[in-house]
Amino acid sequence: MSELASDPATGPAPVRSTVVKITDVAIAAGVAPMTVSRVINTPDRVSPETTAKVRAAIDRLGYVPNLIAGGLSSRKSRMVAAIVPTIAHPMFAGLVQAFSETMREAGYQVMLSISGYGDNDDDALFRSLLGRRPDALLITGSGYSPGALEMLIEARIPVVEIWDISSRPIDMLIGFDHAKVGAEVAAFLHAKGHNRFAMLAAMDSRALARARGFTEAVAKAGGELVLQQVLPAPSTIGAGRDGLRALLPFLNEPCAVFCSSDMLAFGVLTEARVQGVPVPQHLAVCGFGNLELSEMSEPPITTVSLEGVETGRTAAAFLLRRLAGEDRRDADRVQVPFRIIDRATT
Amino acid sequence: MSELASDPATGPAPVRSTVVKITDVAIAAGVAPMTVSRVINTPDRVSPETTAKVRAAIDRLGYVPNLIAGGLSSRKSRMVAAIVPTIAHPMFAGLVQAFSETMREAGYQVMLSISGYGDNDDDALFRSLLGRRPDALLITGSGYSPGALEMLIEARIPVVEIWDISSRPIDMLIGFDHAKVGAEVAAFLHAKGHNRFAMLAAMDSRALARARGFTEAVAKAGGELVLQQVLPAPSTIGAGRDGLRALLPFLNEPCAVFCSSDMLAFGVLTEARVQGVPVPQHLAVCGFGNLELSEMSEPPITTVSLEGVETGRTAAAFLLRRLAGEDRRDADRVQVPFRIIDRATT
DNA sequence: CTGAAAGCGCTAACAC
DNA sequence: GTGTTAGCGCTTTCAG
Repeated sequence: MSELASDPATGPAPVRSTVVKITDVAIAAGVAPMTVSRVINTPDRVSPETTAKVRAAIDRLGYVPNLIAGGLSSRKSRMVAAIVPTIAHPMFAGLVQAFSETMREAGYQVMLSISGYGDNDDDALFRSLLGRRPDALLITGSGYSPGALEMLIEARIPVVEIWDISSRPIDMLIGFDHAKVGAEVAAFLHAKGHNRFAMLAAMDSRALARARGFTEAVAKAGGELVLQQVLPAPSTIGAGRDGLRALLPFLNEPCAVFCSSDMLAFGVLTEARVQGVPVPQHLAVCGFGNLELSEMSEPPITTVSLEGVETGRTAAAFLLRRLAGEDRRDADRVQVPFRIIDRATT
Repeated sequence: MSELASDPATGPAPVRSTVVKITDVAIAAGVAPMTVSRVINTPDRVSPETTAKVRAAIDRLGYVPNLIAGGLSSRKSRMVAAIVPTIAHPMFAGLVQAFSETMREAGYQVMLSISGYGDNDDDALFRSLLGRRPDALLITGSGYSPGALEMLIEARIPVVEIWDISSRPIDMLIGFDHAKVGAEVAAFLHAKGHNRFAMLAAMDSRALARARGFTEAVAKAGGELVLQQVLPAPSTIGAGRDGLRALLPFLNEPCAVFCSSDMLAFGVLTEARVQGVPVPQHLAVCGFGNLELSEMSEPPITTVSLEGVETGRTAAAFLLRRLAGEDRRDADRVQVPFRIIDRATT
């Protein structure tokens, strides 16, 4: 701490135990606080000489503007809130990372909330988030309480929903139809000549939507569903290994299994190798998520690719556009492309 | 935009273009704003009847307290900042998740910043974070600019550093000595009878510290280092597969390789299987991180276990203790236990 | 281009 | 138990 703005000649120096603020800088530079504010926020409206003086004072005192106070005054917090179920899944990790980065480049700080898959207290979560007056919000999928949604609407800020496109949108929407993914995977496997199917899904509403899409499409195509198993979320490799063992009794004839995540699929394949089940001859496997694991393990795993990074970037771009004052448009509801990547396990 | 709060039946509703605030609630409940504040923050200092009236008004109006304004007044933002290099690595994902959860339970919201491994502008990052006046800070490892550290100290808030214990601590510290990890792995492999070693490390200061500890210990024990390779961060399975191919020419005799991450180790093993290298007879492999992958893949991989979740929880506990007013103590510098998990690849 | 006055929405501190 | 007053540190708005 350096002493400043306390000329002993003028009296007993009030001990400044507190942090440097805009008035300190103003006094040190011999200008009004408002001028300091302008130097920071709208530098082109200040003369070069004044700017230089103020900048020098800022550096000398180590002034870090209090954005909380500024935000209260300007009603712009320059913070955005993001709610995701997990960051343990690489798809969400990539999404959050891309979203944060894009937002930060535009001067926004992200408040992250990890909601988990279980049902917890939405109201409390939203209250704690919205109480910080974020300028915008990113939320994952649907399934929030009416009270929570009410708060969202009352907050009157741009909202982008990601991941699940089947819900009635609050505002903007980026995602895909999970049931449709399941149906397309069924069609894909059917086209490869499969007629006996199994489904391994995590206990999570989106995973179950994919499972439903898959099983319905199988039924419609006249295929046989020999096993459907629901596993606890989040998915693990271990659960996949267990899944394969459960499937073993049905493998007297060839079968194709759709796993609701690549982790599950990798577990299935690992256990299949241990048990000596030939892949893809006796067992075809399709995962979901396109983790590096599915590409680089041996054999490489057929899977559904998702583009978490792209989704995060797009979500950020949508919010930024709206924060910049642009009106909402239909284009703000987009379907993220997904595609089936055909590799060695089918 | 939907119109709301303007029911034509009840008459000319005062157009509430603004969000509900504490004075609105106070008027609706017939009390002073301060009383509303007390109902929210210190309910035991308000009579039950008043509390009921106020609660009713809060619910009726859908009041969400502005924590930004409250924070400015009380000088407590109830936010904490966290800086990690990535969340793509499960260790950090677990850490962030555990940290966030523990903090949220105590009423703190986490502002997350993902710094990346490259050198970016620390000063700007810290300024943007500290400008939001977090009550505490979690940062990963060392290597920040002097200016950034100066800001940190000036901010006078509790700081916990994680992950790398070798740096001179700013305040609290939770982590381990990466060089020591490397040395212990070398000793472990040596004890298993190995004499020829290789090191595959990501281009990241901590990974390189482990590599240095490993190679120095190998040299000291009179072992031979046949190959040391530095790969781009973050580590991938693909890089591990490449690494094994680079190692192939040296595998005329048995060799033990230490990989700076489990992803690398898994890649090495996958490619070893493809190339027909017997593990662990001709090639012993040790990873780092104890991902589920290393436990559940076949063969299960020997690795160093890290406890990201535990670290995150401990970091949160340390900060909360300090925020509760407890003094700093030596116990606030702890070494996170790591241990080598001996599995099928060594 | 610069400054002065008046809040932003809440709570600390002190009455009553 | 409850109300009043005076800010928190900044920016908006309006004058010069």
